[in-house]
Amino acid sequence: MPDQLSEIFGALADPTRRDLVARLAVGDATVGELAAPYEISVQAVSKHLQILQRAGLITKHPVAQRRSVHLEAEVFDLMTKWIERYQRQAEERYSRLEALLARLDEDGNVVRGELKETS
Amino acid sequence: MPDQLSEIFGALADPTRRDLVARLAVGDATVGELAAPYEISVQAVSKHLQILQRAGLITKHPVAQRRSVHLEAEVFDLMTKWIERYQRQAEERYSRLEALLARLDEDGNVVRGELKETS
DNA sequence: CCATAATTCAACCGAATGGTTGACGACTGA
DNA sequence: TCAGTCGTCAACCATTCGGTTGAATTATGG
Repeated sequence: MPDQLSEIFGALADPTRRDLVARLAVGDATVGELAAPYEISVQAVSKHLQILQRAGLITKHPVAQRRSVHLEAEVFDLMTKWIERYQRQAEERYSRLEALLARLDEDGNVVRGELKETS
Repeated sequence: MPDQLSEIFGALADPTRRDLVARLAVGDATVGELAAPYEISVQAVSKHLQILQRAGLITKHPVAQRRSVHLEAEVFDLMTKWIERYQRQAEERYSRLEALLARLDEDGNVVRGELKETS
């Protein structure tokens, strides 16, 4: 559970939380301001913000008795890096398959099994 | 709940599921092969795969009595698009702030309030 | 200095999650 | 054909999650 990527993906798995991130992308806001548009209680929004904070997606800075909430865009990099890795790998594998099929088409030989268990 | 992005982020919020995706990026595999490395039951892995499937991250293709599991890399695009949008917005806002501070530094005038409530 | 506003803490609730074990269905292949 | 393998379905359990309401905390500003 104390794994950064899980926290980040988990945080963004909720529509309300993604919405809050969208709102914060246009600019900082207080908890109250963030809660206003929703029908749910301000406490519920506060909980959502805590989850976003635990994931490192936001920070809170006290301004008088209010807390100014700020989006930390750098954390997105962790996600995109993870995603890109497997996206790239899968694409590479796909083009290897393409090449294989091309070769198969050339000489009409069965090469099946070549992609199996690359370990 | 029946929202594609939530399903995708939710699916990847679990370390085991991210691990399965990593494994599938190197090549297709059967459910049994995928389950083997884990201490949890094959039923549990089967459940994980159902969740990945519901999110559109994988597809299963029957081969004899086995099911070959295949990673669908295209779905990653939905995520990256969502992420990039707010990453970009936040960065733009940041550079606007930079510019503001620069101007403030120039003529020593207080311009505060300019970034507030862009709506 | 104290009433009020902004936020969080705490206890609780129903639903969803990740896991278990056991039984079932489908399809091979000897 | 039919014994055996592969995978899923079903029921159950403990924990987490998203929400509630109510009380506590913190800091202002009149």
